[in-house]
Amino acid sequence: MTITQNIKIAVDAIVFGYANNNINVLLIKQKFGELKNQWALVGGFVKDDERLNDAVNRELNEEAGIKVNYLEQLYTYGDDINRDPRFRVVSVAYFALVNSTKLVLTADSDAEDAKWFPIGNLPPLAFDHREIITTAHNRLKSKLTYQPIGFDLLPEEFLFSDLENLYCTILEKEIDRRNFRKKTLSFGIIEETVNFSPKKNGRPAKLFKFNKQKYNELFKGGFLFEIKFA
Amino acid sequence: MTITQNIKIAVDAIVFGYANNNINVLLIKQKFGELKNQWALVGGFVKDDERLNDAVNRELNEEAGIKVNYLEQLYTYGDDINRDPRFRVVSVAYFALVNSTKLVLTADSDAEDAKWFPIGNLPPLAFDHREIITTAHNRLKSKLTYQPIGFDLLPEEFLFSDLENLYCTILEKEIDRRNFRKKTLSFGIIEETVNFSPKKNGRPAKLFKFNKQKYNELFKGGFLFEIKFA
DNA sequence: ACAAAAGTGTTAATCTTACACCCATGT
DNA sequence: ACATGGGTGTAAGATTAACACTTTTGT
Repeated sequence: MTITQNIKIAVDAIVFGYANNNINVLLIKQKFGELKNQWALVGGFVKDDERLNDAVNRELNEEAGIKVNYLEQLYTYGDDINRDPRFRVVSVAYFALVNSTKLVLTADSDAEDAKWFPIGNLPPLAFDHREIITTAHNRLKSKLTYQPIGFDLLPEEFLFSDLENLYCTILEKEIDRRNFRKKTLSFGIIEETVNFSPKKNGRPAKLFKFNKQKYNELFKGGFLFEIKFA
Repeated sequence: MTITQNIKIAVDAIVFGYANNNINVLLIKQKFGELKNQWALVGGFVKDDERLNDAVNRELNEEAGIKVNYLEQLYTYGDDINRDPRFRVVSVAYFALVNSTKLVLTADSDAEDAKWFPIGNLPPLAFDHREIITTAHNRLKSKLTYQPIGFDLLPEEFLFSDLENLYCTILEKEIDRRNFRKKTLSFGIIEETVNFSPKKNGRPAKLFKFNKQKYNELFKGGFLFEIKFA
């Protein structure tokens, strides 16, 4: 049985980072082809002997020199036959998060043309990448409420106010500080450290840490993380 | 820029049907190749000029002569390079539901080798199809609690007790009839019809109908369907 | 009259929301 | 002493959970 098929498989990564009350998306500038100088998602073709997830990690490393904290498959784009003007490409898009200590892109490899853009201020994008980012953004917003992925956008140790601001920013909602704190602490998956923030203004704030192991245990026991606010 | 790549793209469909307090999965018997006579999911290779979702619908029609009530992309399987022993295949799996009036497979097309199997009693399966079905089954269980997809497994008009049994069966939980009815009716998306069930035993029961249009309106306004029970 | 499944309300417990003042530091 | 952001408790309201008897039909 022989199959002739002329479709190429690519992977693309939507990488989100959080800084200064802003969600940022990692983009790279196309260097070749018809779409030269347009901005696009990190991505590329899958090698014959390469797993899909290895392909994404490889591209992230080659094109932006970055290692992500969280990676999951998002959606496979293959319904628009002409999404790539050159030939038919089906792209498996991955949703990724990096914590804010990695927001400075190191200039090694091809990374010079990689840049963070605030989600509210994206440049014109190649292919259907704008649409893909919208899907990823929706995933971010909804997933934040039922999985503890916010911690993958923050440094190892963080201020409670940072966590709160992250939720406010991404969900575009006002949050009551007391209720938020009560709720999130009640899960028992966030721990106080002995450290304090190096702040200029106001009362010094304790630094907190997400206990992932504890979360995993609770999760196995049926516990569901959930943050919802009117 | 030329890309050489030797990976084929296929689609597979996990179709669930509900009957007699049982979830059933649609499988077909392989006719050719090394895996001849093994059971497998409906699926096949994508044509060069065919959208992914068109490919699934075509395969569903060709191999089982069935039209589904609900279809969504599930996951793309491409991390196991040898999942198909012949050559590398990346498969986009789709999650589908049919309502119980369609559980009798018409014998047209290739459908003679298509059969429903209770999820608790599957035959040995080709490729990684067992694993794919597990993922789909999990999606069914979780989605049932936050989207009104249960109605796609029932006939147009159904008994409240059928709906309740469907939830009990799929979620593997006891449900309080009064609380369940109160909650689901409170959404205002289920309507009483004038018809009654043709039952042998007990008090005749009203037939109900899901008002999809109403749900869509509410959904746009921010309403979230949610059925959770301890 | 009895078997079988449908239909229906109330109460306690829990969770969610709304809301305002004091605290610790730097300048 | 004041400006800045951190930290905390309580009460009303809404939602969920637990629970048992009556109704309508066929036999």
